Amino acid sequence: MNTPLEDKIRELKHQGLKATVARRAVLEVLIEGPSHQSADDIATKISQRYPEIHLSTIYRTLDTLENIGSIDHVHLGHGRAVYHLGDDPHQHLVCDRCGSVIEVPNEIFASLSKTLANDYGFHLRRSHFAVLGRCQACEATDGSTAQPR
Amino acid sequence: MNTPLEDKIRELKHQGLKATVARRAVLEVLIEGPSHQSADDIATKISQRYPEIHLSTIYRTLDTLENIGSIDHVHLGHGRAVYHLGDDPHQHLVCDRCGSVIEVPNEIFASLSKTLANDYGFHLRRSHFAVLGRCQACEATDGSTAQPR
DNA sequence: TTCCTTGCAAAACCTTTGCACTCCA
DNA sequence: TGGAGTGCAAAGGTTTTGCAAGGAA
Repeated sequence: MNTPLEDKIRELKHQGLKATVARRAVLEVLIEGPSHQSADDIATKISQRYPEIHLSTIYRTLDTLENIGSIDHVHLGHGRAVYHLGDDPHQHLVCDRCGSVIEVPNEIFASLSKTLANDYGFHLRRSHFAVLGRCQACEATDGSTAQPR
Repeated sequence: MNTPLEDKIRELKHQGLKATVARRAVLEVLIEGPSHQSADDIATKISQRYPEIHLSTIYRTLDTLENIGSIDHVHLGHGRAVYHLGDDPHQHLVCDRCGSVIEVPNEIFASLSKTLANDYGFHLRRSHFAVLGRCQACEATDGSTAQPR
């Protein structure tokens, strides 16, 4: 019986990395959710429990965890990166008006993926791919009042 | 007989905007290509011909042109925005290893677009959508030597 | 003890903004 | 001429980096 955190720590050690407080903290926050959090979101939560952990450490930790495949990041449309656990491959639909994110299973992209590989030799990278558009609500109220941001 | 630049200038005026040196310069650079250039790329080229045009003006100009639909921008994976003319709707395949960009026609996404609309009420926004993955060359040499950036 | 990690501070990077001056229509 | 557009300088937000101190194995 393993908790998700224990599993992640094991992955860490298995890669020859040390299980430090900062790394545990980052993993904790990501496991607790929400599923997509920016470095700053994560830092804010961590600082409540471990005020000594610095933002730059969080960036370095996220980088480290990403390198071993434990987590992944996506750019949801306007630069700021958000991170999520690497376990559940999915894609992101991002509303360019309200910023909401819909997760959709990879399978929806299977046929597109095949087409791109065949026609362009291009290989979709799983879980790292943001699709911009309009969510239902914003599409309904249309784009005349608010700013797409 | 109209040059592309004249057409764009006409669009500008038709929107009640003034055809200034800066706006002409930005349009010139975008028309000359390459098709995807960052604000900084554009500024570098412009500064050779019009050294007095400031980077901030270029940002403002790009914003203006985008608001009237003359141009479009995409975030190609790591924050930096690139701009292109709005005439030819296409999508972008970006290699997350070497950064190369492949343009593919919108039609390739037609069935995906339909699925997303039906199943999630999500409406793909044309021309504003970057797909990350690996280009043929990078996929072939695999990811052990270079950094995905 | 070793050297991987971290805290801190500073810089780097890209983009935006306020303000007064300029210039297009 | 009048108001849109611009140059300049400064700030803003996010992310990276150098270095010396700290801590896990």
